[in-house]
Amino acid sequence: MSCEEHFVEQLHAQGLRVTPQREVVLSVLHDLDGFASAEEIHARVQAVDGGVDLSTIYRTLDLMASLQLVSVLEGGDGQRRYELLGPHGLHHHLRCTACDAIIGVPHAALESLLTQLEAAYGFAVTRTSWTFPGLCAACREGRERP
Amino acid sequence: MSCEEHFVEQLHAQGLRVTPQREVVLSVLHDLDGFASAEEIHARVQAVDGGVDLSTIYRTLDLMASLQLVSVLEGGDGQRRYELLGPHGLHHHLRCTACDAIIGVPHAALESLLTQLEAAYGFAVTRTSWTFPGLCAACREGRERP
DNA sequence: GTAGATGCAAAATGTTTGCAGTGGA
DNA sequence: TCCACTGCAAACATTTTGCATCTAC
Repeated sequence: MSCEEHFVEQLHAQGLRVTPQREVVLSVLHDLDGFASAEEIHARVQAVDGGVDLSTIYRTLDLMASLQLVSVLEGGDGQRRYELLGPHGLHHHLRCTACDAIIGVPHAALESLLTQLEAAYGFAVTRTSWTFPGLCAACREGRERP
Repeated sequence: MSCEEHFVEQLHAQGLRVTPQREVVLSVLHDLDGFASAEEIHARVQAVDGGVDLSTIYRTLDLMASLQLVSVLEGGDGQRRYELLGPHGLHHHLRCTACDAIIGVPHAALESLLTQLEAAYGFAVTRTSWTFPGLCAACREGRERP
């Protein structure tokens, strides 16, 4: 089942409506294939339909988050990022603070940590996206040999 | 060396000044022995010296963060929390989304993940505090047997 | 004395809300 | 038709900034 079909089905199941705005937001998230701030999503949505308001973006993203369709990540800059949780499933990011490169990390890499936390503390970590800041290989090289 | 001495030394080393406001913020953080929002810290500082402005709190906390004296954690509610990084060293938190309990996790528990990320991607994750949302043991019990 | 720090007020930022009008089911 | 949804504008909360004044050194 495609993302769109899944979305439509979930909306109908809750007596909610399929609006053009929601479809555009979904397609923008799909094309992004990564995370973006509400503002960035808004800009892309406006390229398709200039009349869509930022508040509609926020409301739609909240809705999608509650439907588990997107994951929300807290950026270190006090800005939230949203990401479609569709085809690739849950994954994480390494963000280089020097060159802003983003490296994708499959969820499996964190699985052992989560298992360990569960064993030690009985704590079940929520399955959300994480973004770890740091230095990528290239920038580390540059710093160590300036 | 005590927290205060360390702070004073770091300030002097950079040609910065030891002001009463900075000393009060440090002592408040010390007494808190945990994390708090800028607003909460401000309230406690004002109990000692009513004239201290919120902006001074922010500036002081920023300064302390840049000196690696406090760690900043991004609350899921769009509010930052600050915590003295003194006696316990770097550590992390598990936050129960049901009962708001906080469980401290020593940095060592994450060390193997970071080593793994470094080996696989050449990526050096910044040494900052992480907060993992999820469900604590008690709340999981409650959910599984309602 | 001087540069750094403060208090105050105002701005900037990111997000949420109230409401009247619109349109999907 | 009905009620969910939208755009608009205004409110909100948190954090940042400009500037005159003050003070630690």
